[in-house]
Amino acid sequence: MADSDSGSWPRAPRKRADAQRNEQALLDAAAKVFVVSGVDAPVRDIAATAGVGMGTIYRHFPTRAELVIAVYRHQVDATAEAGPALLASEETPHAALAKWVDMFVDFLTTKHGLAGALQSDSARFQTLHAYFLDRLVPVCAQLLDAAVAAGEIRPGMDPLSLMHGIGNLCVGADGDSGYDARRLVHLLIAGLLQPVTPR
Amino acid sequence: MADSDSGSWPRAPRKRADAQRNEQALLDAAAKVFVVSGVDAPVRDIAATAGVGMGTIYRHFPTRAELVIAVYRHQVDATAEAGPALLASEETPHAALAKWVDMFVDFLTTKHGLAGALQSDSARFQTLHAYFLDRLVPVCAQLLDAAVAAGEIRPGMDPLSLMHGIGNLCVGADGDSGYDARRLVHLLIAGLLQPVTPR
DNA sequence: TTGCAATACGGAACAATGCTCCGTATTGTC
DNA sequence: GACAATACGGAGCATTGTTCCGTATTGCAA
Repeated sequence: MADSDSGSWPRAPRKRADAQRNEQALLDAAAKVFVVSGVDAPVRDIAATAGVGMGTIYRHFPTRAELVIAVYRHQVDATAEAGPALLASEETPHAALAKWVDMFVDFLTTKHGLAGALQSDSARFQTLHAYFLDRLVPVCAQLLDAAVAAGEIRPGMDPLSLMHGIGNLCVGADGDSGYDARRLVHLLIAGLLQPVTPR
Repeated sequence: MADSDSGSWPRAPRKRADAQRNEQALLDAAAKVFVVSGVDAPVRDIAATAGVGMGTIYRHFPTRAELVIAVYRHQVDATAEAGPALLASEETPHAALAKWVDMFVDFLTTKHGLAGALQSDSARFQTLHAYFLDRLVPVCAQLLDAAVAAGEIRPGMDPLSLMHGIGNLCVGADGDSGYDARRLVHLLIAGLLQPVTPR
């Protein structure tokens, strides 16, 4: 199968060694800074932590969204992949949906301000929003469809809106205040259940 | 009760005429600018629209929150007062709660970015958050209690968290995108309903 | 090894915005 | 009409995002 990395694609002119080093340093630094100052941390802080100049950070990650995505990509992918797995392992589709949603909530609420950034309509985060949605909405749709097919929930819930809503409920859920995003998200998911139409 | 305006209180050294004029101008200008640019509009824009200097705006409204509160005070008060009224006029407490919540959602979603500002953990909006909550949480609590007493919903829902959650669901609900905050809030409220425990 | 072109780097500089401060102007009163 | 209290305006500083360009590194070839 030919050589593995000069694949048949247009061009990926292997990066210079220092560039690779810096990109990794930036990723590490960003992860560290995000924990402390949230995803809105000043660009300068990240650059300084990584020991690089302002120019370098913008060269590698032109928009903040790209940096955030790069930092959290693994976790987003893991969340996406967990969907089908849960569908297979849980008792009912609704249970799978509930667990999957919990994963997502845990992810968001452990990242300072990520939820807020996600919902921000600022153009600066448009890409971020889009990435999360592209990756997760189909999974959500799959879970939703399964639950509908099983007769557990009413049809008609738009997966995109649901994801949007869940993300919103997680805004400001880091840390101390008595606000419990999980609790409210559970309520939301419960609201989806087909009312057990009595008599 | 003595004379009505030199009450027995410490001191309210009647404002100078120009100060009153400017405060009103600022309020009008802010209302106008908020519609176009959201509650995050640059202070300079508001000052310019009102035809006053930077100093003046800060003198009258030291924090942005105070300005926002002043602009929307009437509407917040109206929402608060609607609670008991709905409780009296609607069929059931849960119905009253649902209608009241709708009012609140409509209020938030018609104000560019208000919901976002409300949830922002930025110290700059702490006061804003507190004001809305002080005013509305008791009303929400009253509606919730009534619904619990009527056996419609499970007890234990913290009114503050519920308000927080509703506010959150409204983030980014202005304008175009297919996102329908009302729909999701309805789901949330529906989730509150006592499940018709089958069997 | 050395020379060179391509690539990447750093950080100064510019712009937008929040907020403060103080010399000047307005107002109300005697 | 003069004076003290009050309020005004906007220049100026700080923070943060973003761009630009002279300089330093790197990889390759001779």
